[in-house]
Amino acid sequence: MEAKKTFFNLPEEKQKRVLETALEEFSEKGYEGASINLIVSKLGIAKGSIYQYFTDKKSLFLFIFDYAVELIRKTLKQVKHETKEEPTFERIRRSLLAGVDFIERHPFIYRGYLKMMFEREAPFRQELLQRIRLFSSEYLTSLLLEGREKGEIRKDMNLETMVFLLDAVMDRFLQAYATPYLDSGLNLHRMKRSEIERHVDEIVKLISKGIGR
Amino acid sequence: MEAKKTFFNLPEEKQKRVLETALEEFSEKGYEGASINLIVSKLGIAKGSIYQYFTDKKSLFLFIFDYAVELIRKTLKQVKHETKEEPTFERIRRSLLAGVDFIERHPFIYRGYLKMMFEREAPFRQELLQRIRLFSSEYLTSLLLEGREKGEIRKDMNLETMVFLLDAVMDRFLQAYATPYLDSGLNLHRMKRSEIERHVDEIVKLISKGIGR
DNA sequence: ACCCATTATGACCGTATGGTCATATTAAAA
DNA sequence: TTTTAATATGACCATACGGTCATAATGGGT
Repeated sequence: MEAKKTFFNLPEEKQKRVLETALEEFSEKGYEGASINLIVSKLGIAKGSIYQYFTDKKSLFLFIFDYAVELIRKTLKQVKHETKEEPTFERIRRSLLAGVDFIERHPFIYRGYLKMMFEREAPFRQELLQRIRLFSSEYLTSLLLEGREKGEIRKDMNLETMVFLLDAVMDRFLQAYATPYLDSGLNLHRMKRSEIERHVDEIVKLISKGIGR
Repeated sequence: MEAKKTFFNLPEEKQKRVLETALEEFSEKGYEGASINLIVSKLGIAKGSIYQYFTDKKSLFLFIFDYAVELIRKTLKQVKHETKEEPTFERIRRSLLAGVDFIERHPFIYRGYLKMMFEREAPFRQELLQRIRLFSSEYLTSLLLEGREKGEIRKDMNLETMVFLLDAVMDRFLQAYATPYLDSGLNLHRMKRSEIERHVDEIVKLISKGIGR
């Protein structure tokens, strides 16, 4: 639907190189800012060639987006399954660490997501963002619901508000890890794993017990 | 330093119109994406004219940035002073509502800040972001410190981590208010004031008592 | 009425963009 | 060796960008 058949006839490693190079460009410059000229020159192919693979810039973007979303979805699903029997706050802890690992493994995907969040220009931005945030909040909602049944999560407070708080803190934690100057002095950015884990522990404790009293 | 004398000789209302129009363009498209051509055509002036006011795109951007930062700084300072005698969580509540009001009064400033946060292209981005986040986290730090003295804030937890959590939740709340599809189903975006206040109350309660037990 | 400093103008420049297409190259089939 | 279908190419197009500059319009002081 989005890529031409010529693209799929390419050797798999070339396909991947094309996708990774384009992903890097999009995640650094955003949709409008990304340059097809730069992508092809980085790939060492003629400009016409990339238009043999994809009908236009938009198709290329959407194809990459789908590829990235699928990766995220799989990762979330796996964590959810792996921690099925753990206590709720341990699951939250593990989810955060899984996010850190994901950023480490696919640095451009998370940057691209951040880019999109505050870009008006990306095609279908609204729909695409909704797709991501939806299964992110579905994930947290089910976590908290199961936590309530186990008596680990308070029942005297609105579920949606708790999901909002969780989502906000977790997302910001990952943003701070992926971007400098976003963490109010915690200096999370690319911190080594052991110290990250220490901070995760503290934050989860705060989410659980609050800052009051 | 950043604007030419010609600009300051302009009638004040024209100065303001120029700044507001440019601010709107920058906040919608980001630094690179913003078009001088569009700005002048929206203003109904010749392209050459704006180069009589500012030496180049960068100067225009930095001038607007300073103007915006000063507004934010003043607002924060005022809230801090106005709530001097209130309990800590009431101060947090009031700060959030002040943020909502600020967005209502200066919608493009907050959007511009969000844009910058995830743009690599803006000139001096790192330094500029640091300037904002610094006095934001200084503000929260002093709030919490005074709260500790009054015995309202727990002392058995790292202060920096609490500031991080506060900052994350408050910032995300304002982001969700200013941007659709960012609130995990709370639908804060441009919600009417009375309902906003209800949500603020709930969130502050959660920050205080946590989601656990 | 003249002067003159200040401000406004828009054609123009070099560069870059996304996209096109006739043609060249390749490689397998005949 | 010849034919044929698939792939690669880069000159070229219209458009837009930030920025320049010689010139025109303006308006207060004399």
